[in-house]
Amino acid sequence: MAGGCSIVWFRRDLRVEDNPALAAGVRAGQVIAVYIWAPEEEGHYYPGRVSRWWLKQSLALLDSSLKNLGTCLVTKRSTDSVSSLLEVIKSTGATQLFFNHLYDPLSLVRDHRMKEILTSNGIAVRSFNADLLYEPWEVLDDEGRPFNTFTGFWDRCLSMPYDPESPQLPPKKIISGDLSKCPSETLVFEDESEKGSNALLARAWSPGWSNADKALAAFISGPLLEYAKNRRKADSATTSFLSPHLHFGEVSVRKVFHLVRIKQVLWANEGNTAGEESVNLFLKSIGLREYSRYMSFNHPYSHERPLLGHLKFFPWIVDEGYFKAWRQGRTGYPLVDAGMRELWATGWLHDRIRVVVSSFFVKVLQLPWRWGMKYFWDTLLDADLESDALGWQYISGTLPDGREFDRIDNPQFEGYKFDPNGEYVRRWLPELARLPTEWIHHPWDAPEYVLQAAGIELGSNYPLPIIKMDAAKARLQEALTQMWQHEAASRAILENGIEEGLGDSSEDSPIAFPQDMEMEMDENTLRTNPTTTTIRHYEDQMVPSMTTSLVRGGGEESSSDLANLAEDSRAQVPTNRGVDNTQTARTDNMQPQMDITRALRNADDLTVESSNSSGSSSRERDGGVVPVWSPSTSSFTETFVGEDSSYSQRHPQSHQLINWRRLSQTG
DNA sequence: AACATTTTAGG
DNA sequence: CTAAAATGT
Repeated sequence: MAGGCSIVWFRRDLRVEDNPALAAGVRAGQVIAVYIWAPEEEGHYYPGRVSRWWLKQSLALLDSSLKNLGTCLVTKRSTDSVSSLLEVIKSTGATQLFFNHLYDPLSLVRDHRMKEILTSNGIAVRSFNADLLYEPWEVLDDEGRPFNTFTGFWDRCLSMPYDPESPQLPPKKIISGDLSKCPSETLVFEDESEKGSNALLARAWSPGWSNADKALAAFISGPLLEYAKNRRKADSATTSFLSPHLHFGEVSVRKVFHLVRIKQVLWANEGNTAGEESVNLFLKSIGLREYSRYMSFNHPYSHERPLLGHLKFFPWIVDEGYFKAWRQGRTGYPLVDAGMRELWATGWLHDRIRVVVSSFFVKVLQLPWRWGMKYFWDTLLDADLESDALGWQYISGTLPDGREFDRIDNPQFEGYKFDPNGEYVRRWLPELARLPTEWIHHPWDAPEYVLQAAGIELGSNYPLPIIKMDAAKARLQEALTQMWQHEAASRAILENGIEEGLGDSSEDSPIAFPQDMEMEMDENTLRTNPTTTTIRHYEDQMVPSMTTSLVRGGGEESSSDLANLAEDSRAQVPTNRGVDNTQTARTDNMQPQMDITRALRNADDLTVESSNSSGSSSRERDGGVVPVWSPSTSSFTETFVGEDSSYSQRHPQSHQLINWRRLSQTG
């Protein structure tokens, strides 16, 4: 099918090497490379400042490498990628479009729609896997169902009957299509107020595919060997630093996999077991990235709803003061505060410290996890919706194989584990720099004379603990008790068919958002005890908007606006509800809930956007739209069967993935 | 050296 | 919680 020219639509695959869509375009003849900047499509998840900075650099580098090959990158500013693509097609006379798959819920729906529209316009559309070792629908258990635990998934990935595709070389030359009627538009990725902070980033980071290659090579020949040993230190120096490169697809994960695997074979032959083990651990973290896409594909709501339903009944503490103290690194727990200061200053955090600060956020402060996830999204250089959603769900105990729900980590002990000499804390909390190591992770226990000698006045230049750990533990127990009670009550109500749902209060009273979400590190008066009266909310929390002006004109947002927005985005996204009939046989040995579930699904169906079911080629999974580029064969289960989770043993009835379309919706 | 006890890691 | 590893007797 040679002839007309092809569009290659770049998204998060900003590389020329091992880029199947680009390769296909080159094979087909003339190529027009396009990047469309349409951040409004991302809804809540407008990229943060550092992420946009990275994208800008990366696009510039991609453009220059495309120029070396014979074309350039056409950039378009848009609010609707699909219509922009149509315009590009129209102005260039292209007849084909090639792109690489994405797996976040918004992309799944948009790309599916795009494929339908373009196909109906006579454009040949082909898409490829460029982001994963295996497509999500390739990795299934012996019964042909998707895995619900990471180990199951990853073991299967590593023992697939066929290897991941080998990385392809970049094209030698690209024949450019006619760009005379398709001018680039200037993309603005930063505003004036952001330029100063962004200038600092360039000192530490080098975006772009060629730099990604260098980072990969440097990691493999350097820190990889000691990865196992160093992985528990707070210090980031021994990590691969590949995550932002991988997020934007500047380096192919298949290339990473192959090169690392080669190194492993080498070490194995030398009898270097430490190196072998290091590779296994590093590959595991690559595997988690794969798994995040896998989960996002199979559970398209996982970035906004807990995968285990009982979390719906967790009484989150909605407290601006807590949230602000956490963001500013003023919780009074040195390891947490150091991490939050580093995040703010650099956009980077070691994986271990991410676990510490997010665990503190959920378990100690009991703030709604999606707020924390949103803050990560706004501040992390490697912000990645799928990975971050998986991470926060893991921390929050909402995955079958996540951390136990009642586990609460003590930052003091973790401090001595990950930062035994206090170097990390001293680097990011200069006010504690003179405190001896003995007290560095629990200054509140230090004798007065020690504090004086170190120039510390607790509650003045460094906060007292925002809440004591024993109080936090008691409060968490209490919250969990309440959660199970509400969960049981709700279930009882459902079984009795009574329509006075407890869990439904969210419908009427959404969480009010803090008005002031500024993230500045100001010297506000310290709130060591932000709340005396604890406000709890029984609902699935919503996300506060912190990207004020950029998303929606900077106006104030009433909670109802946000509720509407949430509803809107919900309507666009595949819904995760209902079991299809093929599941009946498998699930009927669980609890006798089938009729109820089915009734709920039917009620849901009434509320589904009709556009979802209009397309003749759309296929249903979970009742949601499946991209046409995936086989529809996967019969999907909505029930987690985590026998390996202690919680599921204690609360087997709570193991259903909840039907999030309002349990007691009056239909 | 064999076994009991404690600590740690765990996706 | 459980399994494995580290430590102690």
